Amino acid sequence: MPELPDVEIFRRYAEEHALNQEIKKVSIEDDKIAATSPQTISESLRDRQLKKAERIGKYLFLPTERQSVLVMHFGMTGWLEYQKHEKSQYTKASLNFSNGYHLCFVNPRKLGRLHITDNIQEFCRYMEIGPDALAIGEGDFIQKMKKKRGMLKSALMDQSFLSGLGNIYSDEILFQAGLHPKTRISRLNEAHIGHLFSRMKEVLSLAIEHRANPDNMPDHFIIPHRKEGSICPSCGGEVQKDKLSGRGYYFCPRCQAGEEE
DNA sequence: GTCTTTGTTGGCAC
DNA sequence: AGTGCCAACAAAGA
Repeated sequence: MPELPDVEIFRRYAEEHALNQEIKKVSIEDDKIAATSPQTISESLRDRQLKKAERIGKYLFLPTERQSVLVMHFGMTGWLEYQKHEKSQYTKASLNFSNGYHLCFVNPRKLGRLHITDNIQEFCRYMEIGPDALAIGEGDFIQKMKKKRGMLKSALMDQSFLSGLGNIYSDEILFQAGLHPKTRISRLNEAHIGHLFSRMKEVLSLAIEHRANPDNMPDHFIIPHRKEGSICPSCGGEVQKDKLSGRGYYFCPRCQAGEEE
């Protein structure tokens, strides 16, 4: 679930519920998700407040009024829950506020991570997190693309190149742009890249407007049709499945013509 | 029991 | 150096 649009929804949720309240207790239920030691996480957050909720790519940053910033990454499956009593089954960490509510980091597959950093810029540099897909400007995007080689889908999903897109939304963007996922970037001209840029922005904005809910995406999206043999919402042809680096992806061979391999 | 899955990382090959 | 592929991590659902 958590690609850029999902994390943006989590960011807004945290902003709405979890700011400006004293954190009385920090529980780490499973040390596996603590990229920074559980003790450091607790000590950095106890008796502090979260002051902001920011997002870069798939990372959520929650700065306190001091130096410390709580960093969340959700992995393949995860979300936030703000609630008073019962914690859901897969809560791996929670912040207990003075009003009795908890902000729960729910992460069934334990592939998410919590970090503490004192500098977001440095954290991004160290973790090699590229420019955010929603924040990058067209000029930068075109410049970077011109220097990149290999296959288009791989580039869009390369977090050090551009951050925020995963398997699902890269499929959607390529479908909307009418480009085959295995298109060689070197075969694209500046007009192609500019068009890809606007489709990327459009897909991300629309996804966020629809609260990143996959069951509630626009009719012209391919996301609801990510099934083999499903019907392409644009041409009525058949959606196909293929693999790239061991990962399944979906596309419409008619709308996304281009070199195979 | 088998296969697949929305993410990341490290190792290997070219 | 940059790129591609695979396995591993973990757990759930088809």
